[in-house]
Amino acid sequence: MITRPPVSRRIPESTVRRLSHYLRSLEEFESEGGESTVSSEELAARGQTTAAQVRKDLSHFGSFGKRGLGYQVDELRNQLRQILGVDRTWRVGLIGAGRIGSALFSYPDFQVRGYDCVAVFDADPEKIGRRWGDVTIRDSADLEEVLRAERVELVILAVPGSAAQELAARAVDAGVKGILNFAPIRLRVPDKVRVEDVSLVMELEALSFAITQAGGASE
Amino acid sequence: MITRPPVSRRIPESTVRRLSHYLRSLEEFESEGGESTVSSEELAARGQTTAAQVRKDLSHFGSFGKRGLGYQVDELRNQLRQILGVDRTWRVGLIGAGRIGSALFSYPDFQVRGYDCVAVFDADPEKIGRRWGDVTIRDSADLEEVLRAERVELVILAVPGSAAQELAARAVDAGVKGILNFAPIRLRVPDKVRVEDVSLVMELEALSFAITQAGGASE
DNA sequence: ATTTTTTTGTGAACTTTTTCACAAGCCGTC
DNA sequence: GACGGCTTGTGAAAAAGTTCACAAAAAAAT
Repeated sequence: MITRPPVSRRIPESTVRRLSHYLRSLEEFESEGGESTVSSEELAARGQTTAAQVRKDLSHFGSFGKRGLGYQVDELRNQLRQILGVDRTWRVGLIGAGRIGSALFSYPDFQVRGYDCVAVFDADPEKIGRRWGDVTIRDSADLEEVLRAERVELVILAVPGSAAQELAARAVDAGVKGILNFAPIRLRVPDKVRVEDVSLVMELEALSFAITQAGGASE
Repeated sequence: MITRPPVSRRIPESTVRRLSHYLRSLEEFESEGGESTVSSEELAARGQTTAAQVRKDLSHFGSFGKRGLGYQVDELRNQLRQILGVDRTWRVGLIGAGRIGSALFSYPDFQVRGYDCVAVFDADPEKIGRRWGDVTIRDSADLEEVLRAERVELVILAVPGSAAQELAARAVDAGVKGILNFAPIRLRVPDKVRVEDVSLVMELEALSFAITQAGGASE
């Protein structure tokens, strides 16, 4: 039997990232058409973690397995979708129709995974009015109005750092609940709004640190 | 006086990410032309952390401040560059000249921060031979040869998941030490090679989780 | 029907990371 | 050159996160 989430304590960030991984692994598992059941051991092997960790992570939200058997693949997949909030479609706005914006817009996994880009914005008069697939690029000046009209919940911010803070604040005014930020600055937003930063530079620096360090330590 | 790194223990991943932040903050600080000195308190305020954390992070590598005064901005900036391994130029290869690859290639911070893209690869005959600025797109078939000839140390992998593992393995064969991976799979590489994953889907799921959870908890 | 085998869920032990708190050090002033 | 106001560097304490280890449960075997 599946038990309901016990009580929602604070969940570690790292747990959430692993849950994403487990979901991905389960989907792979399904598409490979293997067993209909999977053990924490097998899930751990795919996810660069341990069986105990898998079980502990899941135990935060309830009890989804059968002792002696493991987890029903499709069932756990559904549970994880629900937990991660991807058992529905999210209405997404893309702010910035430059290089990064355009790359994201056409990112295949994007649509597939329940993120529906219903509005695109840019400040460049050259771009405003152009169509990208089903959506027309709108003027950033109309941001609040359009975000509200389209009932956008999540925005992807793909603009230069100099414009990011102002646009973020305006998106928040328009009722947006989450921001995926590609601008290389720390956004200041109210606590109720969630920001995730994607920082290319930071990732590269983590790489060069690790490499430099490794070289320095061994020699 | 600046003391040297005491001994290199294992440094937490989270510390490294914060060091990147501090470096960014110091650079901002400089370009704003404020005081030539900064306290852990001020640095913390910009970085969403605490003064104690800043000091502890830095203390892993030595002792860079003056009691009663704080840190010399330009000096700490240099130290951080050295620690993060960005006090030099890295020769980078870009594998995949699609949407994401092209967006990354023209990402402004990229060049500026000492990452020099010296080779671009794609498997599409349409693209091979085209020029992007100074570099010519090469055939992925020649990956090892070109990576070696160009003495590439870091690659950015911006190809579909299906091709990623094979290309990663070949890059490793060619002596690459770090991989920034945009493909939505977990790469298997030898321990000596460092991989950083950038997963758009995972970031989006972290967002929808946080939002969903927040709503569910309060009501 | 009992025993064996398997694998979960979870408190307790352990490890890692963060925060606290304060002595030590630096600068300017009297 | 001692005093006072600041701010670092750092052990020690606290908190957070991971791993261990085992009882509980479910299926398979005898």
